[in-house]
Amino acid sequence: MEESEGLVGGSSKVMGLGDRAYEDLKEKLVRGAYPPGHKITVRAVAEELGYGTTPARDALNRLVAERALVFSGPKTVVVPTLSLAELYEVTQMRLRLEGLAAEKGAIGAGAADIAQLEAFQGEIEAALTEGRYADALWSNKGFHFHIYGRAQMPMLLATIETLWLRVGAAFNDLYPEFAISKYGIQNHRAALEGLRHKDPQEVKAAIETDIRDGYRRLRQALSDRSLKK
Amino acid sequence: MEESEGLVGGSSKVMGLGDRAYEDLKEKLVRGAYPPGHKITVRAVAEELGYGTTPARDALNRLVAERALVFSGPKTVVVPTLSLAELYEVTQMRLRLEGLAAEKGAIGAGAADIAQLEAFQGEIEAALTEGRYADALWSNKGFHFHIYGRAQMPMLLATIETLWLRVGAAFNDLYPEFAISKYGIQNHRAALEGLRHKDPQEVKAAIETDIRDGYRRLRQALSDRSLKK
DNA sequence: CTCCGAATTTTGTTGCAACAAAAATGGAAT
DNA sequence: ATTCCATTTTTGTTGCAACAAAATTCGGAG
Repeated sequence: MEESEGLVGGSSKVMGLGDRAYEDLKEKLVRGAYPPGHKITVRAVAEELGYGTTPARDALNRLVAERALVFSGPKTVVVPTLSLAELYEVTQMRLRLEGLAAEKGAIGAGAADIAQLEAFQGEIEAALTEGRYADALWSNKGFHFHIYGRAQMPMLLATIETLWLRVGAAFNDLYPEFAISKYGIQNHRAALEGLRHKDPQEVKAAIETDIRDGYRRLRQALSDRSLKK
Repeated sequence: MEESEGLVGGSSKVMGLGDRAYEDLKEKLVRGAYPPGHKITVRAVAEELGYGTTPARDALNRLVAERALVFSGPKTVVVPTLSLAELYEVTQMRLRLEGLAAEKGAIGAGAADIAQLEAFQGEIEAALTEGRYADALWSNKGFHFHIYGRAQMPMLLATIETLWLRVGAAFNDLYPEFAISKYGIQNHRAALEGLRHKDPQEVKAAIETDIRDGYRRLRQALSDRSLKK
């Protein structure tokens, strides 16, 4: 009667169409397929992804619950635009939650983890110098979540992911140039140092600085955009 | 997550049946209508609440997404039982998130807020001495969320609420005796002191201590229960 | 009494059509 | 041009039935 999840490893859960539609839509949002303000409808999603209306509706409901999509009217959901206040709020939450995940994830990290993270870091720097911002973003996510994932805290991880999704969906049209920079590279290097010294606090501090740097950049971008419009 | 009533800017949203079913079920869970492990089915919820299967399904999906309900098999959702590890994880998240909310909420709190909080505190102590644990729990929630609500951070508030829901649903059968005690009373008093001194850090510290005390109590209860079974 | 497997019942999912409500449209008046 | 209002179109929601798959039951063997 009692059965729990597998301990670790590939989550080979039988996903219904609704879950697949959710993943598909989420991917599109993160990749910036729709600009902020774009209207998302059940039937459009259904046809676009080739599913029926029910899975599409499930996916929309879930994304709305996570605030990756928002209502702009009683029957209209759109890709959200983050206000300055909302960006601040998400950042404060990220600082606490990702600080926690970084600290716990740093504990017991070994050579294999460091090697993996250095690989991500290499990809980031390469992608950055070649102007492949989308790839840099992807590897950046890989870097952060490799650390967070080590913490073995699934609820924490899921919550952090929704925060990334919120920021990603709202800023994708101007994220690349602002999300990562030389500061980001330096912060990641500091995190790696902390890992090598087996100093979770150092890792935590580096990640928090990384988040703060990104926040400044995003805030700047948001101000510029609101002036232009 | 539009709740009963917001302090400010509460644009009354037209709730569909799905939202109402969600609220109803959530209420039942928090109030401990179902013991941990109890199986929840779409059709049972539909009939019990008097809605069709679609709203019931929506409510279940949402609760599962929030982890207030969990899968125990591919097609079976049950009221969750928190493991020791999960309780620890939730507590760590609560410390960071509620610490943040307490700190921000304490800023600019005035006499009206303190009066309201003292009212809650009075209800808690009265309910506690009279053995009305459910009422004490309710007022306790009122106390905490009055502070958190002042922070004007809706996403943060919604996230904290899901954490309370998780703990509440899993521990309702033994929560009362353990959730609140003389320590809780003292912690709340310390928070009030901090509010009077206009010292957000003091409020934050008091709330964090309150969470830690509750954690110890819950952990103890969990150990006792696993021994008995 | 326990364990295992087949038969039976229960259950989630999905597509769909009808409906009410909201959004888009178009045009008239200022 | 702009605003306002009525018309038309679009859209989310809901209930329902069919279906596949899982959970439960039950019986028999060891």
